[in-house]
This record gives sequence, C-alpha cells and structure tokens, in this order.
Amino acid sequence: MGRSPCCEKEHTNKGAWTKEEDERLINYIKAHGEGCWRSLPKAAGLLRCGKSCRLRWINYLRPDLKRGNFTEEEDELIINLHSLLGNKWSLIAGRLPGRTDNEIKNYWNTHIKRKLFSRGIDPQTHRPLNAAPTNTTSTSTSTCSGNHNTNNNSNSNKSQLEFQAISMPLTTVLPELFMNNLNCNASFKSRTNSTDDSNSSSGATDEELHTGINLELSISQPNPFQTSSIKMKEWKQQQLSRTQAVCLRCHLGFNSQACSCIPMTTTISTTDNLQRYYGPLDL
DNA sequence: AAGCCATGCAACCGCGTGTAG
DNA sequence: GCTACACGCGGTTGCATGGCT
Repeated sequence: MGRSPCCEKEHTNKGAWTKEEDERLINYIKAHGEGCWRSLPKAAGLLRCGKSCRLRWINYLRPDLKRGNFTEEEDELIINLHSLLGNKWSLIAGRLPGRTDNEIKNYWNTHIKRKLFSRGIDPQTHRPLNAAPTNTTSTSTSTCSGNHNTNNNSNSNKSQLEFQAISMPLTTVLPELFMNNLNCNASFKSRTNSTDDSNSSSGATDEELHTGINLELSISQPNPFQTSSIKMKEWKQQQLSRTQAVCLRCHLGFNSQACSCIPMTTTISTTDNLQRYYGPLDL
C-alpha cells in the first residue's frame, strides 16, 4: 500500500522560514490554537506543508520555549535521562521545560556526546569506553536491557519494556534502578563516586543523592495484543483483575518512606514475561 | 582576503502509531 | 479486519557561520 504524500510538494515552500511566514503562523495559532496541522497551512495562507508548520511552531515559535545555552544541571539531567531512556528525545524533552526534542537531540549529538567521550564514557551505552561489551539480550531482564535494546534496535524489541502513563511515580526509584543494574550503572556510578564526594561524606543516602530526577514515568505490563491474538478488551480486564499498577518503589524496597501507591495484593509469577522491569532485585 | 573545514542547528524525510470510517 | 488519514518521533541532511591556514 502506497503512502499518500502529506502535501502537494510542488505548491509548497521548503527551506528556511521567512519572518512573514512566522508571523502568519503565530497569528493563526494565536487565533485558532494548535492542531489540525494538515489544514492549517491553507487556512493560515501559508505555502507550507502541515508537518513543516507543526515543526516550526513546536521547535521555534512556541512562546514557552527557553532559548539560550543549556545549563550544567540540564546537561546532567539529559545524560541521566538518556542513560535510562535512550534516544527517546521527546520523553527527555518532556522533563526539560522549555526545551524541545529536536533541540535536545541536536545538543546531544554536538555537545554531550563529546563530553561523555572526554569522560571516557560511551554515550550510547553509558558504560566506560574500554569496558568489555555486555550481551544485553542474555538472561538479564532488567530495565536497562530493554533500554539498550531500544537503542540498538529501536523497532524490533519494543515489547521488552513499555513505559505507559498509568499511576506509578518513579521519583527516586529509577536512578536506583540503574545504580543496581548490571548494564547501565557505569556512568552514573562513576559520576556519583567521583564528583559527589561532598554528598557522600555528609552522610547522604544513595536515594538522597539522586532525587534530582523526577521522571514521573510509569512502567506497566506490556500490551500483549500487539504480538498475539488477545483482544484489547480482554487484556484490559486481565489487567484489572490481576492487580493495580505495581509500585516499583515498594517492590524495590523503598516503601519505608511515604508512598502513595496502592498496595500490591496479588502475587505475580516471576515467570510472567510482563514483569521484566523487576530485574535488579529479582536477579 | 580568500579558501577550506568543522560545527551547530533548523528543517526535511520516512516510518510507526492511533483512530475513525 | 482493512484502509486512509493525521500526527508524532527519530534519524538525517543541508545551510549558515566561525575559525583556521
């Protein structure tokens, strides 16, 4: 099946946007709001394709964009998030207010990669450059395994790990995940060991050291009907009867502190491939 | 001053996903 | 279940700019 073009190429401008085009786009979105990108160009009197308008608005014209250099804190946050999420630029951008996925992607490729190389860290794996390669598809069922499968083969291994926005804040849990993880901990550990001496000497716990990241991400059981004949309705019912979302924080043993999760009431078999994200403590 | 090269970034392209009919 | 459509994402390209020779 052929794919219809998103616009009539011969009647659209390409390349850099002019000031007039920017103004037209801004004025139109101010008046009518975002959305319906396909019909927007015509309505706004622009000889551009909808995709181009969307990109221009999101990456450049949006009023809430933060312009200017990245701060050191943003650098570190991007590195940490990338070690966890891989090249999921939109997810990373979601954690950096005022920054766009495109901007972060460019910044990563032009600055941070070099920075990590200079630290002796492989920017793709976040492991030391001279470290022996690890077989991430082996018996490890960790979060990081999924992450790096995503890096290396982003389309074929999506079922390894799925992040879904359900109910599980991971404020301090995920950093612990890759602190404990066999494959992902190198960069994070080396940094906390080498540069956070002041913190460790002051008696801060590991958890306290990494509270800077608030991913607010959730990990849920992968949606199996993508790979099997199970119907969505049936699957949803299974999910409901099986358990509420499982709090990774509790499962990892941090539930001594305040946690708003719903207690897990159902025993879940570790042979269930939907439980992969338990890796670090289940090993 | 001119040419070359490296870098940074805006923009494009192709594909995946979700959804409505 | 199939198809078409709209949108969003990640990878890549190409141009503008600055530094160096």
